[in-house]
Amino acid sequence: MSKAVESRDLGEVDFSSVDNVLAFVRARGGRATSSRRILLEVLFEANGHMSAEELTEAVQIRAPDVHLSTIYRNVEELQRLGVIVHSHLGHGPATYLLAPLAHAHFICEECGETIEAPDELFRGLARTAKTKLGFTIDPHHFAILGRCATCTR
Amino acid sequence: MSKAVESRDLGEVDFSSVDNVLAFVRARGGRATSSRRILLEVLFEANGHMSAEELTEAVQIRAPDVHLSTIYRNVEELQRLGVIVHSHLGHGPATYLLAPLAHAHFICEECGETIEAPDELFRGLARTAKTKLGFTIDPHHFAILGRCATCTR
DNA sequence: GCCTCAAATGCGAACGTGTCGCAAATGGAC
DNA sequence: GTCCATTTGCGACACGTTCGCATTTGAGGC
Repeated sequence: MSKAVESRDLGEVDFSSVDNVLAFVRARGGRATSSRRILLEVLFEANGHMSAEELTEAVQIRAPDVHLSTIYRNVEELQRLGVIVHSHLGHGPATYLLAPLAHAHFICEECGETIEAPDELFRGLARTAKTKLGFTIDPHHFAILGRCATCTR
Repeated sequence: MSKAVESRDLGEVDFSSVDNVLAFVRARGGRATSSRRILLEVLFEANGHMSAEELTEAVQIRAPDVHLSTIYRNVEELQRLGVIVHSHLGHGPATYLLAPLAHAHFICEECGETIEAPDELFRGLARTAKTKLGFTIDPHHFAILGRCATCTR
């Protein structure tokens, strides 16, 4: 069921299948528990960001006893290992995503529309922040607010 | 006590004194209550962002009965009127600031250092987001995460 | 100065998101 | 199969913020 994730290179993690990710987790001293496997399956199948609550609901379809706190602990651990990342889109809950799929966001303050932004838009800012402030930006973590084309008019 | 705020033009609000801001609030149907006056005084005197809790503590020095929820309702109203803005610096509480003083932030994920960024750093991104996506960015609302000069090494 | 009434306030309770402590269960190395 | 550290379920808690409601207060008209 899990579709493979396009293999951008991200350190040592092989994202070609859930099994490979779990092998990586095991290699780092973690365990391939069933809740972790299902969580990863859900993330591989999802075509976007999911909040902890959404993840829990999706996981509970296959394993009803998996608790919200287990989801939180698993996303924390998987983030520590670099398998997934979270980002903040507007004011709601954090949303989680497989690390190789991370990207930046523009969100319209008026209508709430979320635009996924290609990284090259940030090249210039990345360069100036680096040269002027010595700062290396990670544009993925927090969305950038503003007004979309429709709401600007 | 309140020092004047440099008068960048922001619509019709005159930021030259607390009284003038209160006059604007009254002109828009709001009331110049004492808690509102003190809140504005605190913000005029502050030399940076303040969380709702910090605002409450500062206001309570002059008016001990002002409740946290009153602060929240006042910052909400003052934001609606364009007098103040809030921004999210990292994961903690929102911080409030007089609107003409708004600026962008870079925050180091490792050491937490906050760098206030001049708007011209965002000119390029603003232009490309506009032409490529029709999106008008407001770079002030959410901080941009990354790694500061010291932590990059 | 006083009336009036909507706007604003104090207070506590509730909310949404996320974290923690603890005893029980379980993965996996041997 | 044994064993032990890791993980889990569960409820309780923490934090930042919002809400309901009865009371107070600002300010426009008299």
